[in-house]
Amino acid sequence: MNNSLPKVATPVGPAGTASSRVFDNLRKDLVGGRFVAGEKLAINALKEHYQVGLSPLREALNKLAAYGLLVQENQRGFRVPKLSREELDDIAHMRLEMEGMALERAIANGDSLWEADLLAAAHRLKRADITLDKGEEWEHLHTQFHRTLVAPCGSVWLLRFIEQLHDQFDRYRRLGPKMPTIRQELDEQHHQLVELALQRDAKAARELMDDHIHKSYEVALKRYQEHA
Amino acid sequence: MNNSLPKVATPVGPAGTASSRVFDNLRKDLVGGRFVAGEKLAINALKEHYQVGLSPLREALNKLAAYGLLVQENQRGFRVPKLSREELDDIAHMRLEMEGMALERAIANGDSLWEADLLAAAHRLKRADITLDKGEEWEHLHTQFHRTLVAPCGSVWLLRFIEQLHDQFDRYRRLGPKMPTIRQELDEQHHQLVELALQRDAKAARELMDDHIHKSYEVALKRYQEHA
DNA sequence: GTAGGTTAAAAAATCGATTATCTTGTCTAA
DNA sequence: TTAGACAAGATAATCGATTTTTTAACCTAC
Repeated sequence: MNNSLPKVATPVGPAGTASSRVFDNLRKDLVGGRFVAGEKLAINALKEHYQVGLSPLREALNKLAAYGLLVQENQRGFRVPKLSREELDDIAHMRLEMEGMALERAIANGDSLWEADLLAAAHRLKRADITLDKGEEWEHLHTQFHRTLVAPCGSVWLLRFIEQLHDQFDRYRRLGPKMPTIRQELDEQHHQLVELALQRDAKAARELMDDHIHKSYEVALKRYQEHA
Repeated sequence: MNNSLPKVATPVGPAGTASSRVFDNLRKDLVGGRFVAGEKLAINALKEHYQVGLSPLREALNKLAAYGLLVQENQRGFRVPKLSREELDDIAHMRLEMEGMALERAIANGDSLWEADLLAAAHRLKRADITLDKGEEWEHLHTQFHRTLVAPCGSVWLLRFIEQLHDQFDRYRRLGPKMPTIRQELDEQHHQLVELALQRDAKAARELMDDHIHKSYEVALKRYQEHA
C-alpha cells in the first residue's frame, strides 16, 4: 500500500451491507491514487484496514475487478492495474467522444429543473474550499457537477460508461500527493459550460467540453510523467 | 428459473477457479435468455445447479452485478434485470454509435493479419450449422465475427463497452425458445461487411453496419414484444 | 375491515476454519 | 556454478456453520 490510508469511518446512515461499504471505500481509495499501480493487494491487510471479514471483502474485490478498478489473476489474487500512456490516451479520447455526445443530448433534452440543478452544482463547486479535507470535498463536487451536466442525455448506458471512464481517468489525474491544479482556469470553464448549456448552444458547449477534457488530460499526463 | 437449464459441464482445460467457471456459465445463461427477466435468484438452487459452494457463487454474482447482468438489492439478494422498450432502444442506439466508431477506426488501423482473421471468421460463421446445439455454436461464431471486425480499433475501453452492450442486447434478441431468425439476410450483410472492410471503404461499411444493427434491433424488438 | 404490530420461517450476509495453490528458499546433481 | 527438484511457509480459494435481516402469516386494536 502506498502510504497510510486514512482510517475508514464506520457507516453513519442506514448502513448498507459490509460488502457495499468496503466497495465504496476501496473504490474511493483506488480512484484517489492511494494505492500503487501494479501492486498486489494483501487481502489480510485490507481486511484489517477496512474492518471487514474475508467474505464481504472478497465480494467487493470481485465487483471492483468486474468494474475495471482491479485485475484478478488466475489463482494469485488481485492487483491494482498498471498505468500506461497508451491507456491514458485511450481513456481521454473516449471521454471526448462520449461526454461530447452526452452533452449535446443533454442540451437537447434538459428541462428547467436541470438548469436549476446545474446552476446549483456549479455554485457549490465554486464555493468549495479546495484546501479542505485533502481536496476530497472539491473532488466530490467536481464529479457531481460533471454528472449533472450530462444527466438528462437520455441514455442510462452512456452515463454508466462515462462514470467508469471518469474513475479510470482520475487514477491518472489524482496521482501523487495533492491537487495543486490550475483551478482558476478549470473553474472558469465550468462557469462557461453552464452558460452555454443554458443558452442551449450545443455546438459551442461541445467545443468547450473538448477543450476542458483536453486541459484535464494535460494535467493527468503531467502527473503520470512526474509519477515515474 | 425459466425452464430446465442444461446441466453444466465441469471444466475441461486448465480449470480456472470455481468462481470464474460459474461466472462464465451464469453469464452465458443470462445472455442466452434462460432466466426470466425480473426474477429473483434462488441462491441455493443455483448452488446446486452449477455445482459450486456458496462463496464462489456469491463472488460470481457480485461480478455479474458490477457488469450489469444482475442487479443487487440492498439486503435482498440478486435479481435478473427487467427488460424495457426504453432500454432496448438505448442499447441499440449506443451500439450504433460505438460499433460504428470502432469499425471506422478498425478499417483505418487493421493490417493484413486482420484481413485474414476477418475472412476466416466470416467463413466459419457461414459454415456453421444453426440447427446444431440450439444455435449455441452459431451464436458463438457470430460473436466472434463481430469481435474480429472491430478488434483493431485501437481502444481497449471501446471494445470493452461494445462487448458489454452486445451482452445486454442479446438479452432481448435471444428471448424465447429458439432462433428462427432471418439468417439469410444477416449472413449476406456479414459477407458485405467483410468486402467493404477489405476495400477500406469506411463510410459504406459504417452505413452497412448501421443497417445491420438496425435489422438486429427489429428482431430483438419483435422478440421483446412477443415475449409479453 | 383495515392498519399496525408480533413472530416464525426463509433467505441473505458474514464469519471461522479448511483445503488447494502458489512462492520462496534450499539443496542436489550435472 | 547453475538448472531443476523439493519442502516449508504464505496466500488464495473454498466450505460449513452462524448471525443478521427480510418476508409472510397471523393476531390484535381501532
